[in-house]
Order: sequence, then C-alpha cells, then structure tokens
Amino acid sequence: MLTHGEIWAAIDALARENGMTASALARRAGLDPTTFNKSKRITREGKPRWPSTESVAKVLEATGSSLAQLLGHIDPSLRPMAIGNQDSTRTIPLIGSAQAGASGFFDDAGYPCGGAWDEIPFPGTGDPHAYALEVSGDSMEPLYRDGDTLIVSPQASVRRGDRVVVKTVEGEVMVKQLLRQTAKRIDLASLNPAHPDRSFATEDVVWIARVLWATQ
Amino acid sequence: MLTHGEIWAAIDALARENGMTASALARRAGLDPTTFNKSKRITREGKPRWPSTESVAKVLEATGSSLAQLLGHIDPSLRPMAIGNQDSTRTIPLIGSAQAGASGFFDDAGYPCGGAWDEIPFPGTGDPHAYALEVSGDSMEPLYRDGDTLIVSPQASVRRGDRVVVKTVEGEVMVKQLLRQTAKRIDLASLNPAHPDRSFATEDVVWIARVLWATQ
DNA sequence: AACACACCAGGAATAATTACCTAGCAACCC
DNA sequence: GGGTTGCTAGGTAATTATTCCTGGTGTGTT
Repeated sequence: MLTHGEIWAAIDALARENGMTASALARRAGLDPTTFNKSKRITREGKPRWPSTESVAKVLEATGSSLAQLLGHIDPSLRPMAIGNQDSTRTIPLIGSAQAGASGFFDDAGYPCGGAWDEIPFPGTGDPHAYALEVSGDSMEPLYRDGDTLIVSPQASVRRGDRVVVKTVEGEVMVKQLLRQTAKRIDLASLNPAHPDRSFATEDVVWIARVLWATQ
Repeated sequence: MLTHGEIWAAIDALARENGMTASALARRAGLDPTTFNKSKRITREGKPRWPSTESVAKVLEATGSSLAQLLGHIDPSLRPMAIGNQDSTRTIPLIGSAQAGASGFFDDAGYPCGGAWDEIPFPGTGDPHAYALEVSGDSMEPLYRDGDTLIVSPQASVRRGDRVVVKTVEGEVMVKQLLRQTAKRIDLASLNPAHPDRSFATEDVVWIARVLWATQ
C-alpha cells in the first residue's frame, strides 16, 4: 500500500536527509524548483496530486539514494532490512514520548510513518548469553507482575539505579534495584515496598546480572 | 536508483504473481486496460514513458501488496529481507524465578548452563511494525523512568491490565494501563498515582497499541 | 464455422503533471 | 539601504500520462 501522504513525506525526508529543502532537491534533480511545492500537492479542486515515477527516479539519482532508502522513509520498520543490513539484530523506529502527540508520525492505523523517526537496534542486547527469567508471585509488584518475562544479561555492566538479578553465596536469587555499589558492599533496594532492602558484602555475592527488558 | 526498465518489470512481475497479465492488472486497479501496454511504455519518438505513482499505488491496492513487495521485484537481492520474517527468531533460555535459586542453572559467572532450561523466542514481537517510544519526564514513574525505551506493537491485541499507548482524536498520545474496554468506553489507569485516571468514549480514541517490552 | 472474450498495437482526445513565470517574503552580504 | 539568493504561493502554458476508441490476433466454447 502506498498513500498520497506517504510518498510526499518520503520526498521531504529524503530532502532533509541530504540537507536540502524540497525545492532544492527538485532543482538538484533537474526538475523545476516548484515541482514539490506544498501548494502543488493538491490541485485547486482539492484532488491529490501524485509525482510521476520519473520524478521519483530523478530524485533518487540526484541524492544517490536507492529505492530501498525511500521505502525506509515510508515505512521505517522496514528500513534496515530493506537496505540489506546483514546484522541479525534489527533496528526499529524510535520516537520520544514528548513528540509522539504531534502529527506526521503515525498513520490512521497507529503504524509509524513518515521519515522523522530515529532508529535504535532491537533487541540490542549484544549479549549472546542473555536469558529470560519468568516472574512468579507478587514479590516484585508493582513493577513486575506474575507471569512477566525479564530479559537478563549476565555480561552487561551494572550501574546505580539498574534493576539487577543477584545471586548470593547462600544460593538465593533475587531481583532488586541497585542502590549503591562500592568496593566492599552492594546495597539493593526492594522493588516491592513491603519487602525490606538488602545489603551484602561484595564477597557474599556470586554474580550480578542486569535486567535489560521486561514484558509489560 | 530506479530505472525505466525496472519499474515496468516490477509491474509485470506483480501481475504475474497474482495470476494476471499487465492489462488485467490495470483493469483490476481501476485503470484503463491499455495503460500498461508494452506499446505505451515508450512514446512514438522513442522517449521512455513512466507510470505515475498514483497508478503504482492503485496497483498495490488492487493486489493487496506492499511497496516492499514491489521493491523485491525490482531488486531480488533485497527480497528475503524486505518481505521475509521481520523478526529475528532467536530463542533464549527461560527459567522461573522460583526455581532460579536452585543449583544447576547457572555457572560461576552467572551464565545459564545445564539442560533444564526452557526456550522462548525473543524478541517475539511478531509485528514488523513495532516501534520504540522513548520516555521523557516523570509522568510515568515509578513504572517507567526518564530515558526508558518502550517497544510498542500497534498490531497486538490489548487486554485488561496491559500497558497501552493511546492516541486520542485531540492528538494526545499517552501511556496508560488498560482498566476496562467495553463497546462504548475505554477506561485507562494512570501509571503515576499523582496523575488522574482517564476515560474515553471509543470513538474518541484513534488507536490503541500495546507495550510489549520496556528497558529497565 | 460462428461467437465471445482477453490481449495487444496504435491513434486521437482528455486529464494530469511538469515547466515557466510572477510576486511576496526572509536571510544574507556589500 | 540596495542588492542577491533561496523558498513558497499562485497562475498559465507546455508536456506527458491516461483514457477512449478502433482493429487485429489468438483462444476457447457452442
């Protein structure tokens, strides 16, 4: 599917990507600078005007872009795959929650559209040893609920504020928030206010792994 | 880059894929059956004729194809990536938090070991249109913190208790927990107790997407 | 054989896109 | 200030794509 808004948004995005306005892009492509004017995208009677594929081809040649890149601007979720990124971790479009209310980021179905999206790798664990931990019980409410799945990376470095999985020399495994980590001690805050915080000597902790993701 | 021969070859391929000739495809798309005639692809003076993007869009709609599929016909090397499974179907080991304390699941470094682990697909979104939403501000504390990343699926079905992203007809985008969804109303609980709950008539909500994952 | 139907080539008419032009506005330089 | 450059809205002329039409060919059916 290809909509009138998508094709024009893609042209705008392609121009922006190359540091040009739509009219500058048209000029670079050997077209009239007014061809892509916003006032030309609908006729006087209100009918939508579509560019010809010849114009699209000229724009791609002028920017040295591939059709896959144009497609990426139309549907950001396809971008990395379409360009042929061989990396096994795909990237997905990213937007800030503060901008999400503005128009032009979503189509009517709630799917991302337009070219103004950032990209982040996902899942992006970068850890071949990552594993999943299934939450049972309510000891981690309200943050984690019964049945939630946590993705845990034993390789990731942990910092203050991170949610971590800790195993003690006594064999206890717990999910907590890292309060403080010094050379001698590791202080952990409980996720459930009803449970007490814990503090361990560094030598009493076998390993600390970081919680990267949690199902919602 | 997009050449004259490629675009016409792609249209021919799309027609063949749907068991039609080029003229039948044009008719199905609501165009004149002769629009895609080979004799119309170059003018009498030998100049190449390009279809308009409007015609291309109509063809895609008639066949129910995506632009990515058309692109796959233009550059077959992109096909498996462009239309294939968008989700890396990697599986990772899974364990329940209740058993994690027992011995035999982790080695000394905290890496999973032993054969008693389950397997789950990850990320397992199953949604090629999934995107990421970056949290800004503290309006969703304590569940989501400033800088957290949410993975959102516009395709997933939502149920009571799910964390959801909602867009209203006023253009407001918010992240809430779904309290109740009836035929007439959608009740949302705020994640931050300091903010009030919200309730909307069904027709005042443009779309609801489900939050699948959140960074921790 | 006769007929219906789909497909394709080619011509003319219509509709649409693009080119060309003007004017207003903002930014920048001398 | 005067001058240049770039961007955009709006109009008209041009080029181009599409439609409509005719005729020819091949296929399948009665």
